[in-house]
Amino acid sequence: MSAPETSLRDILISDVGDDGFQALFKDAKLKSFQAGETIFLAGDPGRGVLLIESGRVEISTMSSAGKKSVLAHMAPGSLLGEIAALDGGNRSADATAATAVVGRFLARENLLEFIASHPKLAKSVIVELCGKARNASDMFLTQSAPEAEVRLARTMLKLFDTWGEVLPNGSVALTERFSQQDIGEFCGLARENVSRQISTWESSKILEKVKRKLILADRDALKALAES
Amino acid sequence: MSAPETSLRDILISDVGDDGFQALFKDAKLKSFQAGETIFLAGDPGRGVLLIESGRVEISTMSSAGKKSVLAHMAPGSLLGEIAALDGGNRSADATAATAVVGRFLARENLLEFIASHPKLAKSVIVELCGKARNASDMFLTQSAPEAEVRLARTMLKLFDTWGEVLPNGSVALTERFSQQDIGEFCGLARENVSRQISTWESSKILEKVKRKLILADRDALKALAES
DNA sequence: GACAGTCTGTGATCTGCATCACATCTGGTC
DNA sequence: GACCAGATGTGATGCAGATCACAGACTGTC
Repeated sequence: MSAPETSLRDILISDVGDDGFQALFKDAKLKSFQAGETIFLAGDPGRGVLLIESGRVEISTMSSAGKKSVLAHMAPGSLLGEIAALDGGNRSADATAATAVVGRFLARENLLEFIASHPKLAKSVIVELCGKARNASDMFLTQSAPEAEVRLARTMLKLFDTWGEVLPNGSVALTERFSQQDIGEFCGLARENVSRQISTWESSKILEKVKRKLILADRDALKALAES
Repeated sequence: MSAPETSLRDILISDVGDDGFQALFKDAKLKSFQAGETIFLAGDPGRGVLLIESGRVEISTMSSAGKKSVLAHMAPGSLLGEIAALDGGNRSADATAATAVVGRFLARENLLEFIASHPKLAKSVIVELCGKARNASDMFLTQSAPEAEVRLARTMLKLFDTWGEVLPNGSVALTERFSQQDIGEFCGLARENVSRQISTWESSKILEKVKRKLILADRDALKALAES
């Protein structure tokens, strides 16, 4: 369904090697944010990228009616804010530290200079951006599935794939804690209905819950739901 | 709201001039499609781009439940299928000729060769793709507005901006005929409710209808609705 | 372990929009 | 102009999911 998400980081590494990548970020300033702190807001100028070293960043937008929708959660190793950094435009969404976050901030000038000095990078960057555009339209499809159950299944699948840790018995546990509220905002569902749906899946043995921690017991079943 | 949509075509022209652009497409094969004909389907390999010379192309996807959602309508002058042509991947959506369409088809190899032989193009292409990614997430927001009226207002605004023709009295008429069905699929609304909403707007003097042709009388009012 | 604060479960309503079912209009064709 | 297919208007009905309301459950802190 969704494309295997490549990131600018992977592109850089594959083209200039891990050493080159480390060198690029060697002088980048270390920044840290507390849980809940705003990293940037939509409309801010994009002065650079943040390489996330630890923590989780939530990308979201607020409708004028004050309703938040979450577009993505970013894990350590991802680069935050590539688009605005590349094209010099403004940030198109809000970024918030969902947990405590530590990252390295690289200024736009340094990034551009680096790309310019490694000519073959340009082509890779183009391909990567194409992937981003594809991903966005994919996302669009996910969201436009009308049935709540399907939307939630897709969302959970994405969460487990990004944040999952495979247990000895083959189940997958989430390494990060997501509240039902978070999940609901991620797929445009009321929190109460997230709860209800999870209960249903629990009784059909797709998920388990251990002390509020979700464990995916039957990935295939969830996937089938997501694709229906 | 939505970014001023730049297209790869504009980029090419501004970097190599109109002459260079014409030269690029001089040898491109002329292709024509009847109204309703499929131009390509999601999953097809992206062998090139189509410069639309006349007619209107509808970009859409079909959910597995068989429900169509329309992502965009493309006007003459636009380049169709840039992404797949640039990255060599498969088409990510279906393209259908909404009216009779005539265009020039340029093979992927020729496009890539052209870009490679004009080095400064790469940067422009990167910027353009960033715009596309931004546009997609914008689109995503439009669609995720929960209230039908807001979604429809945004959709209509986009239609009038793309296909509008300003009349002597300052109103804007659509140069292309869109059925309520089309419009509904464009913003995920039942046809009947498009009809109802339009009636409401008619009585509040935002729109007029002359023989089924829609005329936007009060753009500001519509815009206010779209942004609420 | 007692308190507060947050997260979660679950029933009872409410509501917007899809759907159904027609009547009506319009434009094209012979 | 007579006819037909497709587009449109409009009421009645149904239902998924939001919202409201509140009762636990869990977590951290003193």
